[in-house]
Amino acid sequence: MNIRQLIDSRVSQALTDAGVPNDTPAVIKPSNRPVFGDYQANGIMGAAKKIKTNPRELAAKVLDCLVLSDIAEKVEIAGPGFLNIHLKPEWLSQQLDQTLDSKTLNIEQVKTPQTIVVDYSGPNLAKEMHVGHLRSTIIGDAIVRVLEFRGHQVIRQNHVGDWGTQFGMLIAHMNSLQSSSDELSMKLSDLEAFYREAKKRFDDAPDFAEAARDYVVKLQSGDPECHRLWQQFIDISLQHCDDIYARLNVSLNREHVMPESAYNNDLKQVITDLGTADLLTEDQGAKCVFLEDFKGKDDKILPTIVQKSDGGYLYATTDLAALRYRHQTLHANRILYFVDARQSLHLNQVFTIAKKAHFVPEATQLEHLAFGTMMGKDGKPFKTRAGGTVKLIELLKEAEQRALALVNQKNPDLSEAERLLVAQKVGIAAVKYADLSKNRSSDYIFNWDSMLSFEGNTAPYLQYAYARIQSIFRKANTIDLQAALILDEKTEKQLAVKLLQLSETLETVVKDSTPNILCNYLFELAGHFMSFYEACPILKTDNEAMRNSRLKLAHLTATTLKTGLGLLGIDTLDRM
RNA sequence: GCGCUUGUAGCUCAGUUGGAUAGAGCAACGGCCUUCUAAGCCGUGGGUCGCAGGUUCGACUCCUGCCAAGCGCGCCA
Repeated sequence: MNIRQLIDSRVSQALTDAGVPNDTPAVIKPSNRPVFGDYQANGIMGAAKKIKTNPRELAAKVLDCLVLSDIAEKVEIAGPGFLNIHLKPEWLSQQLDQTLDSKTLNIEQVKTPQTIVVDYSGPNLAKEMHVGHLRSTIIGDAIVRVLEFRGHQVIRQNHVGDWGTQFGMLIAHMNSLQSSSDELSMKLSDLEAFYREAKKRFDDAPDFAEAARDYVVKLQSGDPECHRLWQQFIDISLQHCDDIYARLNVSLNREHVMPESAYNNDLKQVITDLGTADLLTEDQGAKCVFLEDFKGKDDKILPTIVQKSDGGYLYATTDLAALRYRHQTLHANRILYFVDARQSLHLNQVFTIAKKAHFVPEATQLEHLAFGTMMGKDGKPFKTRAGGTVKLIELLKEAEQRALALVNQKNPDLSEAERLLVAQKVGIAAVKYADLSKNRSSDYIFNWDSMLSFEGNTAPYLQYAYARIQSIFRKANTIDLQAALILDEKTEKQLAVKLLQLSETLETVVKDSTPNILCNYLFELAGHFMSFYEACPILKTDNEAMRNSRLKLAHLTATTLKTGLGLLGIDTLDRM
């Protein structure tokens, strides 16, 4: 059940019956102030303009045609022609009872499920994951969970970078350490250091650089020994990723890995097919696609190079092969890319070429969900003190440590084991939520103090709200979920309405791939609960019916919080 | 030069197809723990929504121009 949709269909019908053209939107929104009721219809003014009539008069006409008495206790005309809708407490109770009985919280599955390919995380396996991979990984994962919850078929694709010139250097370095394999495996436990060593040798020693280039050629020509070393490196690197995903509570695993190298055999064919589609131009020895849609300096058309003059392929070629695979083999209706905003031009070029070459049909939705860079407190890209990239694993460890210090201070009575668990859950949640709760498109400032201050719109605040409810249940012993809901107090009714708005929230999240909308909802829900909690005694009331009703509201809040946080990939705790 | 993104309170950010008095949190100030977890609640102060025009009953939102910041623009990914 989706309140906004329900009211929308009723008001739209009334608009039609009042003589307004069919396609006029009713514009239903939650009211921005309590005096304006629970929902408001804003579409009448626009409709009045369209048919050149007085908006107040049209509002009266629409109100006459409007059938809403089953869900609303009062609908009134206000201001220049708003309809303010006050929902019936009995109807709210009835809907909440249905929520309680439903596995999906009274939220219907989508009528036409899509096959949605989601491309996210995509680390470069030559190095360890660093903070630059965080946003794609957690935003993508949250959206994946929401899409699945709504009933779509989601195919995760972790397009990891496992190919390219840098692997020649790494293999050469591995090979020179072969003599003592203990040393090799030890060194590979810190991939970042391993990469630096290899890079240093590549830059400093011409012999080594020569060998590295030979290895690239060998690797590409399928040399078995070289391939074995490469595979060994890739396995270790993927293991590092798996560890991070597990620690981050991200749903990616090996099954979702579809590396760049998987497309190697198709690259030649991609070029051939681009030629057949008459899109290919040779320029200075390189094979390019020139598209009118993309112009650069002096209005000159920008090329997308798909094959270098030395015959090598580029990431545009691989991305085209991947798009084709996602259409032909995975049968995607919609493909989402959670990729850094800086790749916007590249992806737009690839999308356009793929459609022109008929690698994917026109109807397939291709979306680049761009996000900004993670900045430090100073507004510059987030780095270590020494100016290096911050390893993701180090960041997560620090989050847990900082959270532990806080738990020790806030709740020293918990056992050590429990404090460690709380620190782990809260620390990770804080990092994830700080990112998820912000608008995707802008750069975002990473600040330990604000995310772990545990005040305001943060994960710990939401987890705390949940833990508080669990504490009530421990003291209550039994809850009667059959009890009638009584929504007399203002805070009770507001909480009830909020509880029922998860559905319309998820509708928006799915449409725009914006997890911050869900964060915002959960923050408001928790806020409404806190107000209710302060205003309405639950266990302290003598009135048995009221106690049961309030316990039930608390139960519904807990369930909704847990579900919502779960969709963000954030765990709840019974105690903190 | 061209393109993309961003510009809202001292700071970090919301603001959903144009709607009523632009909202939170932090920071500041003032209240609330013998009472269900004070990681909380209630309240006060704080705004030229980058600037200037335009569209209209109505603009933070749409259009145009300008200013500022970040990023991208041929053989890395």
